[in-house]
Amino acid sequence: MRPQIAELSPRKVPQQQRAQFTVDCILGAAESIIIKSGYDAATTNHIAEVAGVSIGSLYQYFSSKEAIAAALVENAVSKATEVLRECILANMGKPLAEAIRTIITVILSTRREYNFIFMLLPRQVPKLGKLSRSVTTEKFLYNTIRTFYHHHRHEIVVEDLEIAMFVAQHLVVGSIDAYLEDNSILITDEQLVDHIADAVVKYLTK
Amino acid sequence: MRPQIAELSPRKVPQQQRAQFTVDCILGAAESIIIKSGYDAATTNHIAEVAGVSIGSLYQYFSSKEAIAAALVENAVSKATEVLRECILANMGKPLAEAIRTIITVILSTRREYNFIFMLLPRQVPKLGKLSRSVTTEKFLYNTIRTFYHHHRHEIVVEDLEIAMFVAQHLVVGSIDAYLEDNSILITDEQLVDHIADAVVKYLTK
Amino acid sequence: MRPQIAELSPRKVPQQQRAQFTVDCILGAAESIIIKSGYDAATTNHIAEVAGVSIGSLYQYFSSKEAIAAALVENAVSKATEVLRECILANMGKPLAEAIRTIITVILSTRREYNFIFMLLPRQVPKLGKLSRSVTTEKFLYNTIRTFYHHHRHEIVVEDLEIAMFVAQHLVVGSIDAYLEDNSILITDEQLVDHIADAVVKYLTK
Amino acid sequence: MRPQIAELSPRKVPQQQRAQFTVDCILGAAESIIIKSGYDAATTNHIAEVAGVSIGSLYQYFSSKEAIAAALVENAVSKATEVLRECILANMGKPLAEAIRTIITVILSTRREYNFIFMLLPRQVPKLGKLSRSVTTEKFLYNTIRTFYHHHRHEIVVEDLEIAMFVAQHLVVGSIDAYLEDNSILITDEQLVDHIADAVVKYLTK
DNA sequence: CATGAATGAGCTTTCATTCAT
DNA sequence: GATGAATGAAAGCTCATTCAT
Repeated sequence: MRPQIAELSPRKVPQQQRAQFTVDCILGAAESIIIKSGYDAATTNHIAEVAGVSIGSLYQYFSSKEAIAAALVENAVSKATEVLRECILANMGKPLAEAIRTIITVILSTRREYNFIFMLLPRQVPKLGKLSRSVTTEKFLYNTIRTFYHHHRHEIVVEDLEIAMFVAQHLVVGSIDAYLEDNSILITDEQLVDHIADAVVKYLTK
Repeated sequence: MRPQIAELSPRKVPQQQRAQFTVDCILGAAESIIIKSGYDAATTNHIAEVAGVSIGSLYQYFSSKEAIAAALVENAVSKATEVLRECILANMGKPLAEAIRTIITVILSTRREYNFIFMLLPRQVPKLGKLSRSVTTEKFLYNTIRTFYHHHRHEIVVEDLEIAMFVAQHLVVGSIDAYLEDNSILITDEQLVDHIADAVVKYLTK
Repeated sequence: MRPQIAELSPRKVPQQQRAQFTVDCILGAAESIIIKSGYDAATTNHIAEVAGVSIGSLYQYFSSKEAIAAALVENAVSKATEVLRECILANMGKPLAEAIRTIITVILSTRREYNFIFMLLPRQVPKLGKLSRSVTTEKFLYNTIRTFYHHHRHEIVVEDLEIAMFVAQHLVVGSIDAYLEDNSILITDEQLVDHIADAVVKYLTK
Repeated sequence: MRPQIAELSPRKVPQQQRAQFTVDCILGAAESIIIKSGYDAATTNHIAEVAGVSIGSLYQYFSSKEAIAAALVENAVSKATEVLRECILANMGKPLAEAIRTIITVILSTRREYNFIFMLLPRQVPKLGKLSRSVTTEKFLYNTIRTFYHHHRHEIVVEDLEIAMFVAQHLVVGSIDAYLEDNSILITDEQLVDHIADAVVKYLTK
């Protein structure tokens, strides 16, 4: 899971403990500023200030502002992917409907946690591109999902598995993201998960 | 369909034909620059230049850069909404499955046409906010959809119509947007529409 | 005599009188700062300030700091070249020794006038490169000099004219530049010119 | 030959062998970077890195970046001066024309060797100033040259020896430097040396 | 009305230098 | 002594916006 874009990779790997702390402060500051005020408000000087670090230190570890965004995304993607992968593996044996409901619950919580990173950053930082299109599209997560589908293959009626995976995935993520973005909506987490799970199961099995 | 945010409304309503032409040039230039090079490349000076208009004139008709973006979104939303509304009305009488398939086809084509406006602009221009969350959320479109659902109420098994509308809508739009953004995907328009329609119908009726 | 390096050419040609005045102020300020304090002290902000112009205006007319230096050199080179060309033409008919003495006098005064531009700038601004190697190397000046030599060909004994031109030229310019740089030297202008002229004439004719 | 400018002198004289090695590494790194990429690319951090030394250590031996440049110039000047002095002494007894030709050949080779140091550094580092104006102006070299001229006083017709030394010196150095800087020139080393020697001898003796 | 010259706050980034470990 | 993390003044430059002509 090393950064795919060379110029965005960290400039210098922190060797001393102090340095690692500095890096963490910078990323923490960047995250909180972006969440609160958006990417444009997160100027490098502001990030450094909030991090309690000089602007010079910031540039010791990140070669550019975009590199900070990239690091944020990398971290979020790898954490979320791991959580999801474990969840899928843990629910391999359960009945399809139950497993899917659990998985959707986890996706809701991870996307809520990393909301701004998955939704805002990639669109605001051109160079990040498709780097993190979606947590669910990560390579080995893809394989895990495929395995999961294969595990339930006799229940699934959709013929083209590839398309089914694509549609099911974005059915889930699309609804969840819209739900998270629209804070005027009158639906509870539970209701949402129930409906999405319902839709997915029906789509795959009926 | 007047702009919801006061400060983003056009500064002066063009009354002469010449003035309307100027406004069109500006919006056209802005659109083409944003499509080609992204929102950041669309500086006001650059827009004015491409539009063949002085920067001073640009500010006669738009009070700020954001107002241009807002106008772009307004136009796209109102056009797309109208197209969709007509489509829904025209398919009111047809069987649910057939109607839904047709509607999804239209949504795919309008979102493809206004891709950048629906996907890029709202995220890059904070003030635009939820202004255009989705073409399908527009107020009277909402009513049209509700009418459509009501028209087929005896086929629909989902209890809470509100939630069903929400999920169905983002099921469609989420999948379509992901499809449009990912140009490495190996699915045809037809396959996509078929699957999405399949998922929606099953979700609503089984 | 248009700028040879595209990226250093002026960004926008001043159209109104006011604009031309601004450009002149900028170049004037840049020149005086560089003379007084060197190229490094000539920050763009400082230049703008001394010019009584905003930094934004400066960048309306010059795409970079280097472009300012380039403009300075262009101007100086073309003025000095013109002066020298006229001088050579005016002295075509005079005896070789007298003509050369006059020419060297003119070279001394032009190089004194544009001292910093010919000596400092090209070496401090890498991109300027050989742009202005020496005022005497300008293309059509080269031809003028060649004509001058040809005019006196029966007096000149040196065989290879090309090499003679090169050595004579740098004999003159090298001595003059060293003289101008070393302000602790106890030689008068007259003495210097006499000796250089003497050296050149002897070199070419004996 | 101690540095003339106090603040540029080495901070601490390396006493242990290891320390001397460190100093050599730093100077070597600085030199190679400047030659390859210019003075601006030679940042202190970069020099330290290439030298395989920590930035902290670099500042143990050099009080500033300029001090490194000064040391580079000092070394080059003293080496070149020594070579030239020996050459002049060795040719004291030979006929003037022959001696001068030999001396010019040596000047060409030393200036070629230390090209960047004599040509680039002093102009890029203001504080170095006239420190090293020219290798031939070094104090005791001056005396050696004067002795040489005196040795041939009956052949020299120029009256004012001081001026003659100045002009002859810069006649040589000016032509050589121009020759070294212009790599598009079609003159061989031999031709150049012949012509310069010719010019000097004629100037001094005819 | 249209023009385009002018503005300047504020951005990203560099790099010589210091000093706690 | 040696290390390298940290510093921060200051640089070059952009661009939305204004306003005299």
